[in-house]
Amino acid sequence: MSTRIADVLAGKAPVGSKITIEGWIRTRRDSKAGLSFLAVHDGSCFDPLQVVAPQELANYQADVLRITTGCAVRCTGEVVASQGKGQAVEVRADTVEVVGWVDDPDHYPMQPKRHTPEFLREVAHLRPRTNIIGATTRVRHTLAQAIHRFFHEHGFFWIHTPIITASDAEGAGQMFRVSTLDAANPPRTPDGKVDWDKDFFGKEARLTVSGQLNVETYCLAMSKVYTFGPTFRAENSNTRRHLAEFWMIEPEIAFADLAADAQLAEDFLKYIFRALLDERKDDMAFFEKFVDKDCIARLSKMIETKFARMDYTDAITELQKSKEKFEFPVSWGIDLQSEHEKYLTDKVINGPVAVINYPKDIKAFYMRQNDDGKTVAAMDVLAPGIGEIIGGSQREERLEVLDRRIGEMGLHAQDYWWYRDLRRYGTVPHAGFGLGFERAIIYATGVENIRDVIPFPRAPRQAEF
RNA sequence: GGGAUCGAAGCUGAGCUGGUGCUAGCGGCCGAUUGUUAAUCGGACGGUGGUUGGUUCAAUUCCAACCGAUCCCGCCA
Repeated sequence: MSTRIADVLAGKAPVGSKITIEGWIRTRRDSKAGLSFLAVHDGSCFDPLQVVAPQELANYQADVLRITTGCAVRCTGEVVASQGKGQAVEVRADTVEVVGWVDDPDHYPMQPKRHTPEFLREVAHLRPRTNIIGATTRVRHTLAQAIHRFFHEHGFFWIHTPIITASDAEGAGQMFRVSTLDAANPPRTPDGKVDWDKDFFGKEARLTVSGQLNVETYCLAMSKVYTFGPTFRAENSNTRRHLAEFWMIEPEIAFADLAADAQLAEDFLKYIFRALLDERKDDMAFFEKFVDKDCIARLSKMIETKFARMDYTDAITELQKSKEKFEFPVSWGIDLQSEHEKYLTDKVINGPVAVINYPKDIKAFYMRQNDDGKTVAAMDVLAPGIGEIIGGSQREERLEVLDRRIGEMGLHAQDYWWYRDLRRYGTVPHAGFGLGFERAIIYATGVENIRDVIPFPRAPRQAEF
């Protein structure tokens, strides 16, 4: 039974105790005093553990002096107070067993030096052995756990909405097709079209772009629900903020309006980022030192600051009276561009802000129409330095209003029959929002490219590994 | 989808406007040295310059196509 390095460094293995640790070599340094220093990493925390291997070991010449970066080792020994600087404790090895050698050290890609993120993406199978990807991985896990914990503690149920959907009605972007038909020679109907009736589901099927419509059904039974799972967009987006496959969090609350939704978003973000600062001090210190010196300050400020609320109409007024030169001209009815969002968060509010009540024509059909007839109860939570981090709305719960919007947008009511049923049987005001998980990680860590915060990024022309 | 840029040893990157054998740092290797900290010092090794074609007496350097990558904008999370 081996001991986690995180536990050793946290003092859970007292000085004098005998332990076994297992991990991978980061560096080896030899001393002519007759010993070698092995920096061993097992992923359990940011720091490696120093193992001191004396030349008296039976396999010192044969094995220890041949150890290179990346070798897998199992070491047993006594936890001792370190004689050197840089660590409180280390392990004085009784045995060092090389479990797996690196058979070509000259070409092993992971060197004890800084690598560019672009290069690391080309070795995605080995990059978790680096400081930055390891830290990102632990942050990702911690945030995921905090998200589930927040919802669980607040009485939400986690709903596993489907990945495959046959309702071509989600309308949030280009979708990937799911089919078992022979793409080169599909079955045809008499008029020459592809006969989807012969496909696996008997109709066209695609990968989901959002679990919202499905989760709403459970909301109107379980009251407080959320989804947390993979989401797919077949958009040809070539930016550092987009993925074709990403993870999304979508809570939905019943008997709730937009104000309750905005409050939920604020409480939620503060909870998960506070948990991150509490639980991953080592990794966040690394990000602050080497990736984004402002990341901890940014999170700390967000946690402490009351989010502003601002009406879309007021936001437009603020933008119009500013002296800033915007690439995209500002007028009531436009969607806010990145430059506009940045101005609002950085110059007008100097903090996070929930912009609410957008023009209905730039928002989705299911958002609840306001009494003014022009706007809907939609919100975007904007954060300094990143822009929109959360988008949400109160949903239209009135069947006749919903049907009118479906018609106005050229959609077909019959495609939404089960969604409309929710408005026929015990309808209730409800609201929810969506958070891109990877966007949240970027915001928290300052990592620039979204492809570096997901283990195996999927993007246009990128599906290696 | 629109636009821009880049592609040299395992990695990072000098080499301005084309001229014999293409630099260097780091890594790996060898040696020295030290309770060392991505150590330090010395040495040797390591490159058909993304691919294909073109211009030229001559191309890493100019041009074209292709392949790969990055960034910005749009779409959005």
